[in-house]
Amino acid sequence: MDFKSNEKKWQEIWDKEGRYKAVDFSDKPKYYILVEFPYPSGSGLHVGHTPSQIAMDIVARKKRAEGYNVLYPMGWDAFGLPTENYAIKNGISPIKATSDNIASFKNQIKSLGISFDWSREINTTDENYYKWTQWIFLQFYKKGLAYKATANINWCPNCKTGLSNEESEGGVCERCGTPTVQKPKTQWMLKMSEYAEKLLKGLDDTNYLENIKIMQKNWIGKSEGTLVHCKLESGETFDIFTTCIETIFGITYFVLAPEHELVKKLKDKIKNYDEVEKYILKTSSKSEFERTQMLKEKTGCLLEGIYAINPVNGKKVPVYISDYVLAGYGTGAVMGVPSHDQRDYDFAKVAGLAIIEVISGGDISEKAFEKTEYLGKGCTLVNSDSFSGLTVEEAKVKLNEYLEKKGLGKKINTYKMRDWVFSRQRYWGEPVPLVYCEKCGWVPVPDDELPVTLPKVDKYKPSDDGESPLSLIEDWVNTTCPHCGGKARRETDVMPNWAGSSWYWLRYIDPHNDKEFASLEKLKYWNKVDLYNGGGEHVTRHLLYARFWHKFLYDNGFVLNPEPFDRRVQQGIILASDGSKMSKSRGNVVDPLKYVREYGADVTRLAHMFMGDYVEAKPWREDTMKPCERLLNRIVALSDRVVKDKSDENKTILAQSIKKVSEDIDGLKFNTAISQIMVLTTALEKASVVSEEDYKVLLSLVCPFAPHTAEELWQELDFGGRVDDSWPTYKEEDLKAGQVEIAVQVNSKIVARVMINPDDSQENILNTIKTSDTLKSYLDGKQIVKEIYVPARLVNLIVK
RNA sequence: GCCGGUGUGGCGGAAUGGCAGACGCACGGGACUUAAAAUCCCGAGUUCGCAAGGACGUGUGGGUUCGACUCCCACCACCGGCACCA
Repeated sequence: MDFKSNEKKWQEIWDKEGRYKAVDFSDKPKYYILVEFPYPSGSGLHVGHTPSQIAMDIVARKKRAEGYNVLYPMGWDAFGLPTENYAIKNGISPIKATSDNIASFKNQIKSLGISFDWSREINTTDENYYKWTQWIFLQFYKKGLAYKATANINWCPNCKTGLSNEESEGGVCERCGTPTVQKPKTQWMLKMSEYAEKLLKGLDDTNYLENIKIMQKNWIGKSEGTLVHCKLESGETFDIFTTCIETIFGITYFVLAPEHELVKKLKDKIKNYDEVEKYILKTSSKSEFERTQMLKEKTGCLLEGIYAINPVNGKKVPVYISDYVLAGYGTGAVMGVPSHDQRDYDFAKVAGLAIIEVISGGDISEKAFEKTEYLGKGCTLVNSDSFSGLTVEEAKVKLNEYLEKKGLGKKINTYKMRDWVFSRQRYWGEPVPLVYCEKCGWVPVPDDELPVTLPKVDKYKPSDDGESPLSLIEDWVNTTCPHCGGKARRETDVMPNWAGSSWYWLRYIDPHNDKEFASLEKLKYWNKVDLYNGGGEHVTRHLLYARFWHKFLYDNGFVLNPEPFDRRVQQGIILASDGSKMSKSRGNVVDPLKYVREYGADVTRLAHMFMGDYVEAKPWREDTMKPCERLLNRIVALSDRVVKDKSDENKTILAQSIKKVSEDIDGLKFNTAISQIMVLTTALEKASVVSEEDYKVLLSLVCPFAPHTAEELWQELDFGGRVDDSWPTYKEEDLKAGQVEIAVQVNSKIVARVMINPDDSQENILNTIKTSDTLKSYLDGKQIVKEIYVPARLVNLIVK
């Protein structure tokens, strides 16, 4: 049989039957498998996309055989820059470009025989989809979690245009090479920081891989510390945040972020304001890239005539501004303790400031004695008034108590995670559904007028003032205020790429609902995603955004559980065969269809999975095609030998194979599952009898990997029912073989191998071995001081 | 710098503290064939040896153990993420 020629046939049968449609409210237990939906780019589906879809397909097919009602859907995350740029360049509409790309992606996926439920296909650029993206945004707005604020955008002074982070990588404009600058712009923000603690805590209720949890934790970046109220000599107050309150007596200066509000307030009191203003200007023109390049050299500017008071000892110290203090983190102001913080140390050296040791046990003549070195070592405070002599740990507690009692400060937590800049000055994204009215201010578009659709234009170009291209489309921008009916203008920013993917798994649950994004009944039935597979590059962005939206929806009663995904796994990235990243621009993209045409879908699927450990990154290689083709050929050839007789000749290897393949699929160890299928095939080839029952097990096990071939053979042999009707089971007692070979060691060195019956008693086995001829020379005249028996594995005799 | 991960034959990769190298690729030998392809059988970690057999072997150096790829300590290399986070 040539299995390749039957693949199309089975794909059509599955389609026609709707075999893989997930059934809402079925009595079967449900299992929801999600694989990240692709961005339908012009370069087509490539082998970077396929491993995860194939792997999850294998899990889905196995789960269905086990009796689960499996939801395994697919869709398209189609808004985004590449399509927009492609459309501008070629003068076509992004809508057309998107639908062309989707058609080709879909064709590629279908030819691999992936069992997606296509009746639930979604597309983030579909009006019926982004209607709900906009609706959810408005819920954020109505709860006060969407707000306008000034944030920086990357700006090319030459092209006079705003750039995405991708377009300004390395700090230069992608188009003209001019260094980009940061330009402040009013933008929509989502108050993600309000969910920092919930996002952190919620991780405990998930089964993500441990490294994924750690990455998210690091990104959220919780710090426990102390907020301290400080005063200037002239009476103004400001707060600082520190995680090292024990070093507060070591303050020799304070530093404010250049953007700190106090700086402007003090304008009249700062003697060198000209100089200060210059420094601020210099900082603000620096790009993010430049600022991170400045790791070593510390710069700053003294605020002449300004002094601050150390709240714990009343000491008068100078105040600086410096760009190593970030406005957006903590309070935008820090205490300078050069003795115990390396950055402060560097700054103090440059500025010629005093360095006072307050934690004993280190050497501060060359560098700071930092918390990573002194924590947990029993170091004590010095030069700290009544707190001197306490250990660091004691001092932390006592100082916090002291500050709290005196009203000088309190314990707080801060987070590195910032609010989400939710505006893009682009065309190809979801319009932000708000209008601005001179009288009423920002007014949400009423629900019954959603979606606010993108104006369909033949051609458009980016504006040259940093505004969205939409701002040039006058008859779209001008509208009436939903509130007062007066003249109003639409928001012209669109949402970022990440918007549509922040809730898409909910839409699969109820994709055609035009009353709600999904009904509560269906949400209740499907509950959460049981298994979510995606790329490592999405762990800190998409995965966090998605959890944020979900938690917000949960808090407002729109979904029924606080976490969207139970188990999160990731596939290793597939690189080009030379180890470089696969991309259209490098011209090293590998099309899976090439292999489907040459070897068929089943071989291609097997080869993908046999390439190595699923979770490890690896270069694409095609030398796994042939052995997988050989495996299927052998299984086909074996069908000629199948007889109706019963036989338990193969029961051990069958039981072992069922166990191994089942466990390996659950554990995503697809390569070793295929190895086991190879081992089983070899065993059946060598067996004197291959019974129908034996062969059925083989087909069932191979079915998730090579479904077309398994179906075809099952039908050809007229086994009745379907190959994927059930998943084979085994008896525990069949796992053990009657006789096994074990190793015999003397003083931990292997001296012999013997066959034993593993059910025999330890005493018997040891006696037989000790008295055997082969061991004689090793044991004669020696005394056995210790005997070790590892059941069914080895015997180790320690002699003297 | 910080946080993760990974280091095993010529190659991809297997191994609940218990026979390292399963299963494959490539390779060598053989069978079938006029020949090739396909298929099948056999061999193979490295090294010394004609052989029997020996020595050495999971990044490096130590340690725990009857026994370590696996556990502990120190280090090296590569990959990924974060990066002036107070």
